[in-house]
Amino acid sequence: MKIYNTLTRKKEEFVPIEEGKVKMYVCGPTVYNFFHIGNARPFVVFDTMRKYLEYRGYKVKFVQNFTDVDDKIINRAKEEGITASEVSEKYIEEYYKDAAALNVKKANVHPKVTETMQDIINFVQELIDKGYAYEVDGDVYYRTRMFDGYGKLSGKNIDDLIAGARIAVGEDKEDPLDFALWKKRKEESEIAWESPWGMGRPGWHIECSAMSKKYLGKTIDIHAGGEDLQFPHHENEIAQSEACNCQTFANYWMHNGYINIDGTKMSKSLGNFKTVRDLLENYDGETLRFLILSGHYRGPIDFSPEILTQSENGLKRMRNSKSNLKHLIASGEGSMTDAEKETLAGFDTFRDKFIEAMDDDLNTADAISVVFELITAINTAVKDGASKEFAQKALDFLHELTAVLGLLQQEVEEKVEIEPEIQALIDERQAARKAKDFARADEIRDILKAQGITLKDTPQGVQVIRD
RNA sequence: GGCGACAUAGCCAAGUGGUAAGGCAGAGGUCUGCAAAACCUUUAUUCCCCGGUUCAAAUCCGGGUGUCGCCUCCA
Repeated sequence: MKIYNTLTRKKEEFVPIEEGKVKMYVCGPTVYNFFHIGNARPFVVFDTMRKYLEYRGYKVKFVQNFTDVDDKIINRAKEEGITASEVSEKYIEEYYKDAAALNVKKANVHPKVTETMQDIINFVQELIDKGYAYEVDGDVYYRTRMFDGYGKLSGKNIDDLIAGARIAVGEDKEDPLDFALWKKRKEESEIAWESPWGMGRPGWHIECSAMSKKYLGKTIDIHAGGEDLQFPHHENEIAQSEACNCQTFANYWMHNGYINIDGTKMSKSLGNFKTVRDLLENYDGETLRFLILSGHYRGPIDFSPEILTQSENGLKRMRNSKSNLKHLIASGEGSMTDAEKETLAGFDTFRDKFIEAMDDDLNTADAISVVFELITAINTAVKDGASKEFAQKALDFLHELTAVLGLLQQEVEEKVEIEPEIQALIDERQAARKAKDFARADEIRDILKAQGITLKDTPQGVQVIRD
């Protein structure tokens, strides 16, 4: 497949380091709050990348960290009068809940900074030993100018950066461009770890370098995250890792675009965000996932109630098709006719088109359109009924493609455990319809509708769907 | 100031040289007791604007305009 590599600003053919295997690292959340829909984008996008690579037969080792040491966590802990680890543990749990709702699979490893402390300290020490870092009164900084390739990821010229660089009060850096690898503790109560430079905690950038190295090794295939991490976070990671390990840090860098709201970037610091947790009260996780995957991952998404509704309705079309197939399987019988066999064989072209789209830098928008084309083909094929076998094969095939996108994973509750009293009403309605007592029939349909049960009269009998 | 991205129908959105996918919404029709779902038809003579290259441009080049982002914690 081809991947747009931020490092070269080109689409490149993906060639893994080791044949058939992919090592992938995605920058995870700082756990001090529920994550918002903008944060969800990389989780969903790169989860899809992982699913697709696995679909194509790669064995993927997928690592996504939790940043559980950070100023914001410390501040939150102070506000709430609890410990920093109570804050981070809480939001790690909440992360898992929301991620699950979005059909985001757990990573193979979700390392925490607090559990990688020794590796981080060793990493910093190695940079000091190699002359790439220096200690000043308990703080450790990276000598940015010493790293030749600095700026290669973000396309920045080191001399242009000077203007924007600042030295905060109390910092004693050799060069304004130098960044912190280790920050000394400022007050006794602050969470801190013992190190060769005294009590303190790691800088943000070093954490990812260390965690990536610990779990995936010195060179990985894909490093990914939001486009705002390009600079300085990923640039600094490269500087640290390549200076320390003397080899390429990551072969492919992938960055997703933002989710905007009212034309501006949604961000925790601007406060204009919608948390996934809040959105889940009115929309299901697959709707949010569908929304995220409907556009190309590198483009912007302008978030609005309208696109939520559009996503909801689009997803509904997919679900209806699945639901109809399940109904045909439940009520139908027999094996495939010759015509059905031919139709099924024709579906292979949809698989080819799907793969072609996904191979082109994860073009999920195109892939979704292929799924819709498949759905139209399926619906047309089963319009006048179908054999049980065909319905099953069509459903399997639909699932094969949607599973890669992480869609249609949540079961539409259908015809399972119908309570006797509800079944009695359904039976009564059928009798009424037969007797042409449509007033009573419609009345019963309305009663059940109010309970979240939708009845559809199909040639294959009554289809029962629960909300 | 430096660097970068984007601009396609009412809305969302794919398409990077060969004559505009797909979805949502809308309109008409078929099916249905009525619905629902589904199916069929229909909705951009045109891709922000102006030039240029070419037999051929939404796609390439030049120049504008507009929107957004990074350069500071942020997915």
